[in-house]
Amino acid sequence: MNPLQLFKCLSDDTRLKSVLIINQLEEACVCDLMAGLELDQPKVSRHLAELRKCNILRDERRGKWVYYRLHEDLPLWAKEVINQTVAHNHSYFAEALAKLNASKAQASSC
Amino acid sequence: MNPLQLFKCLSDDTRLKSVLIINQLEEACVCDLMAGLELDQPKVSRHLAELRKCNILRDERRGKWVYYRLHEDLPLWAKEVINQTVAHNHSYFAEALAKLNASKAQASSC
DNA sequence: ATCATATATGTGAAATATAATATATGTGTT
DNA sequence: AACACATATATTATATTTCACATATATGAT
Repeated sequence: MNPLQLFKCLSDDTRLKSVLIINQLEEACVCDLMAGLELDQPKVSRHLAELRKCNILRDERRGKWVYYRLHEDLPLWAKEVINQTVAHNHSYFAEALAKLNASKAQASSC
Repeated sequence: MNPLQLFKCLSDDTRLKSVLIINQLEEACVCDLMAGLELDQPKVSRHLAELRKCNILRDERRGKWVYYRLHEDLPLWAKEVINQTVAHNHSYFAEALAKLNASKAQASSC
């Protein structure tokens, strides 16, 4: 994992918020992120695919849903970068997180 | 300093190497970076200007030369991100650093 | 087998970033 | 003032990303 590659992946609003939210929640599925970020499915999916290709996220299908979490092989320094960012920039993704949680609270979610 | 802004700034090879080298050396002037990165002056200058606009670097003119260092108002989490990256990715910028030092060792440098 | 739902990907258009070159500014020296 | 050098910026061309839309695949239910 080359640092330039990591920063390129994190230099897009959708991807950065996805990574921060996933780091905070341990895992999230595509429909969670669609609700949180208020984006259509192909857009979320495309960005997640990029993060997957770079080995920042890994995916796991459980039935109909695909869950994403941080890749376990992510170097420690990269995890530290993400953790520092989450810890001190809650306001950046708080709204998306709230929308995601509100959606999950509803019976019709996903 | 919004995290997206930081990562966008660090998502370019020239800018990332410049920041890592400057963080490592405390400060560097434009001609140092030209030598280290083997790029022409306008290119280095333009990228440094971008880092300056985002308040990642600050510049200080001393005579003919302009020296860049990390901006003192850079939030702690951002400094941590940069420090972690420097500490665990030496190989990413080692060659550039070596060229910079080789150039400084010569009488004709800058 | 068919269908509905969740997710992924291909493609061309639009937006954005980067590059190359020329030109401008600022500083010290003569 | 004129000059040389260090640095900055403007302009136009070019490459990269991102987007929107259509379509494809995977899964579970009927």
